[in-house]
Amino acid sequence: MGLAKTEMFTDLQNEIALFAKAFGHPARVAILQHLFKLNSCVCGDLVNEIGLAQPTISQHLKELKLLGLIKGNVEGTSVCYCINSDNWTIMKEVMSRFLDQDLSKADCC
Amino acid sequence: MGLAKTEMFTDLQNEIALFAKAFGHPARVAILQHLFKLNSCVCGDLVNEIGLAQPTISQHLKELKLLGLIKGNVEGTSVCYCINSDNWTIMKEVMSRFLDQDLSKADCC
DNA sequence: ACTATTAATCGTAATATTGCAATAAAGTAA
DNA sequence: TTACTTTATTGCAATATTACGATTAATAGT
Repeated sequence: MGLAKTEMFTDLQNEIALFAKAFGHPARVAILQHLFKLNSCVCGDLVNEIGLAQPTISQHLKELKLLGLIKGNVEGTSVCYCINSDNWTIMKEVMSRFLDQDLSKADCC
Repeated sequence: MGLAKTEMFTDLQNEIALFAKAFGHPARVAILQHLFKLNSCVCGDLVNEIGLAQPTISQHLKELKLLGLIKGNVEGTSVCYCINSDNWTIMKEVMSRFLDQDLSKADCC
């Protein structure tokens, strides 16, 4: 079916899954790493840096923007993208709480 | 095409994406949370806890096991699953390095 | 107005993921 | 052995994701 039954999970579980899905493709990881490295970046630079076609990059940027992890600003004919630090921090806290669970009683089988 | 062109990305980018994909579905998030809460769990308990069919849970468990995030041990007719703390720690470090990048120069557009 | 540049959108093809019924496998107990 | 319990596997249908060519905006420069 390919359809995640979101209604049977908690809001937190769905939120974690949504954030994680954003990082679930190497192109989006590469885009975010590039934005961190350069602090800001126009879409065209990403097309050159990463080897994907312009519509593909544009689509990945749209998803990241929709999630709020990046911002985009029109500058003439090009569009400047950068990390949205407020939302990135929120996301980081949600993910960290999930990743930093107590491991002291793991490995029990 | 639905095919991630892994060869055009770095090993780290692909690794981050693979780990993130594991958390990219609320059912797998729920399974992992449950394993952390109870320290160990038989598959049947997860089927009851989460509202998905047994083959579906079994499939999600298989993916998590393949990635190394959980272990499974046969105990009679049932199978006990638990977190693999070594691999979880490795994954956590990879993800943390990605999430904890410098935000001081973000929001520039 | 015309042209060039850049990014977004549309349409579509290919592949991946999710979910489950049916079945198989593996163990336990009588 | 037979019946029972539990989990894995298979096969398949439905949906999601990824990628890109073609096209469409939107802006800038002439």
